[in-house]
Amino acid sequence: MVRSPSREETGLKKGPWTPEEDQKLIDYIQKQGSHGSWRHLPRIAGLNRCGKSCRLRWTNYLRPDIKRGKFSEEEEKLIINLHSMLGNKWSLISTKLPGRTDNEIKNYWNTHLKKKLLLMGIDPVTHRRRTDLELLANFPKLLSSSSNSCSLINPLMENTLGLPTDTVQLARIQIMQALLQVLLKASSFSSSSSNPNAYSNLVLNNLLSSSLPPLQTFSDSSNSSSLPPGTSAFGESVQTPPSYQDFAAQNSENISKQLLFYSNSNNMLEPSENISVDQKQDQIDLNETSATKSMSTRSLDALNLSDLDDSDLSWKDFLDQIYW
DNA sequence: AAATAACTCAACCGCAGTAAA
DNA sequence: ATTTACTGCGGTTGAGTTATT
Repeated sequence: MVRSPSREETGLKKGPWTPEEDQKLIDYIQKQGSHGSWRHLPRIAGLNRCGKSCRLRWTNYLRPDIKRGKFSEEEEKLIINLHSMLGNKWSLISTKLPGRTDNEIKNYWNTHLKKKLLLMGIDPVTHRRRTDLELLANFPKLLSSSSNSCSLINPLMENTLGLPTDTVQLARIQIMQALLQVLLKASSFSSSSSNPNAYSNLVLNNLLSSSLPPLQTFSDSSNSSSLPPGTSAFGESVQTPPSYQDFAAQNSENISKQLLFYSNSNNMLEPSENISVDQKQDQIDLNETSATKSMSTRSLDALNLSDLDDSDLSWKDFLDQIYW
């Protein structure tokens, strides 16, 4: 974490401070009782540095009242609160955190707290919950940055089962909820359907169904329980629907693409110029394949949540969790 | 075990405001 | 009133460290 030593044209040293230089600076200030003029300090103290460099070294590192070590949870909360009121006024914020420098707080904000807020679905600039388009734009990134491909969705179920939910899991739930809220809200404005709910269901189901296994075709659902698992009423081999976890694990990438596609199709997201050519092609591909295919092979009624067949129970459960 | 990517944070840069000449 | 010197602040950099592939 040190820069290679270099010299300005003036001959003054730059870069990392040596223990000897530190000691000279400490000795001088302790002897004088204060730093006095930073401009003249280096010459008198015998340092080949500019005054600015000395001031920075003292205020950010050598000052005896500087607190070292990890930020506590209380400090984190205080920084977030103060930042929501003051913005990037690091020196002001640092006055409320004894022993912490503005530089240290700024670094901690940029490397830790910003990410933390983003994960919680909170915009680090406005400190408001992000239900905006940025969420959608960043969704693929969020998915891929998850520790495993289904971890974004898993907490949904864990939470309803009353299992412990840590901050990150909670954040992911909020992100997912916010995403769907945006999608459904926007879809209700669509003129393509006279029934906003039906259209919302269509969007949501279409989103998921592009990767769904084929619908089971039990002719008589009351008898289905007597059939051996994996067998239809006609004796055909039927694929058992995978759990939502398996689905999410296998299709997280496709889900994110679908979200992107629907956000674009609803004019919620302007066609982005900073997405890659591959991503653009993905959107086109999705438009031409899974989405249209699903639309054509399922009637609108069949796509309504309430009308899902019992054989789709695992999907219904999954959708219930996110479609509150 | 090696290569690569991501992260961390001390230090630097440049601008703005203020005081002194 | 203008110029110069100085200080403080926020943004950015980049070498070292750690994690991941």
